Amino acid sequence: MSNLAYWLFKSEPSTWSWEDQLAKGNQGEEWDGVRNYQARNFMREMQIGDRGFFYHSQKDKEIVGIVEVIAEAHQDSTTDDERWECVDIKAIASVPEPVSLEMIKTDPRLSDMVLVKNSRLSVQPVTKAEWDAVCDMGGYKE
DNA sequence: GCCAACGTTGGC
DNA sequence: GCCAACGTTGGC
Repeated sequence: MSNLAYWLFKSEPSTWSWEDQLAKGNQGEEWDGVRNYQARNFMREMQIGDRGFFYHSQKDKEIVGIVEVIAEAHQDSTTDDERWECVDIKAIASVPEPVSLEMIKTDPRLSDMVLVKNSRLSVQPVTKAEWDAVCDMGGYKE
């Protein structure tokens, strides 16, 4: 039994938005469509109960929600290619005050966030310190 | 809409 | 196994 880890899931809202995720409720949804080895490898590391941020890329560029991993990595149902796996996640809560990329870039505590350093990676790890800082900025309490 | 950064593909 | 060409992502 290891400690829960923290992650960030990035999505372009016109493809899959936080509202879409919320609508799925506790049933959740698989995080399919990832075709990047680094992102896939992070999903393989995930365990049930891990927490994640849900980030809207492109137009909004802000962290809008909190999710939980509810199924470990399995075959991505949108392809027969066995290289691609994904986890399932469900929405836990909306972030009361969404945390924008601009705010993240401005905060010295978050200067090493992958979101800042590697903006193209769609699934990425978040440290406990970063998690706490963003939750604090967003007015989210467990 | 542009383009920098990055990942992937395929020819050699 | 290298690397040029190409495609995609996402911030601006």
